[in-house]
Amino acid sequence: MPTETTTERQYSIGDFAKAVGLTAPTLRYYETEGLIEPHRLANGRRYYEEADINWVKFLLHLKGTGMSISELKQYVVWRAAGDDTIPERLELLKKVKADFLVQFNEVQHHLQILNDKINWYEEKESGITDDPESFRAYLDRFGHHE
Amino acid sequence: MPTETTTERQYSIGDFAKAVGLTAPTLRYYETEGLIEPHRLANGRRYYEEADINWVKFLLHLKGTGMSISELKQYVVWRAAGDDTIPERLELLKKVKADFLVQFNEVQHHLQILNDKINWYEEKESGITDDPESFRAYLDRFGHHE
DNA sequence: TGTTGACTTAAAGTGTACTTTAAGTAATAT
DNA sequence: ATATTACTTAAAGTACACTTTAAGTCAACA
Repeated sequence: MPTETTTERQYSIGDFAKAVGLTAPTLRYYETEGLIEPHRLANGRRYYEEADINWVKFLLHLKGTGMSISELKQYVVWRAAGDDTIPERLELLKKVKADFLVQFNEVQHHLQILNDKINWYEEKESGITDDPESFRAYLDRFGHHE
Repeated sequence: MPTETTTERQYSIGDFAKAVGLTAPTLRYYETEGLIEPHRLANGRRYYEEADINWVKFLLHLKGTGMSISELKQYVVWRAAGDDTIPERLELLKKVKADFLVQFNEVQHHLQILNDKINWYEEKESGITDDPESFRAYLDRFGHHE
């Protein structure tokens, strides 16, 4: 039996960019920052494989939780260093999560205020809040949001 | 009976900065952007009043929902133009809210992936995930996160 | 009365994350 | 064969939201 070598699909930087929802320049930028390391064809052009898609998407998820490029880079460096750095990586991700949760709570509070204001404008538009009583009620509520 | 003129407290820019959790330079910057318009003492120094605290805090809530400085400025301009611009203001705030909710959902998904990864590291650290079965399970879960 | 600290302005600088440009090579379509 | 399109690099430019600097004024305290 010959070894079954499933030739993996090779993506040009343009096709890969579409696949992960970034631009080619952004991918090159991420590469200079050490986040990705694509392969090269004989003519010097980059190519990416399927596995790289998952990797970039995972990076974008981490980025979406608030990790900066430099934090991502640190994570990548630790990852490349092997399993010995799992504690460091775990600590970093936990810190990111903690920061995220703080932001998440704050942002929910901001939304609450935004909703209050939208409701207030809608009441005002429909003529309800021309009476000073409900305006006072609004102010009271606002006050409690600190 | 003489008119009871409760003299409002006047905040210097430094004290006001502390009160709203910003720096004096940031307050001056916001002023150049048209978000705030403090009063001036005879000697040219700015002073702020209690009502300005609520105003700035409200602006910061809006900012926290994703509004840019220029959107805040637009809001302020409309506000200064009077009640005729309530529809515009309402539309802006609704757009901000809609954008916020999209981001909010995305960010929750990012958190889910982050949590998965943290759990995976913790399992791996405690030696559970050395067996290929649960690693496959992890990969499956990961796959479903797209 | 001097010196410390807070204020004033305008302008330049910073950090983050890209984005764009320039100049050139290579592959594809007509 | 030629024109278009995608790629290559290094470097400069952009957007946003401040932050810092410089040079000077003003008020309060020892």
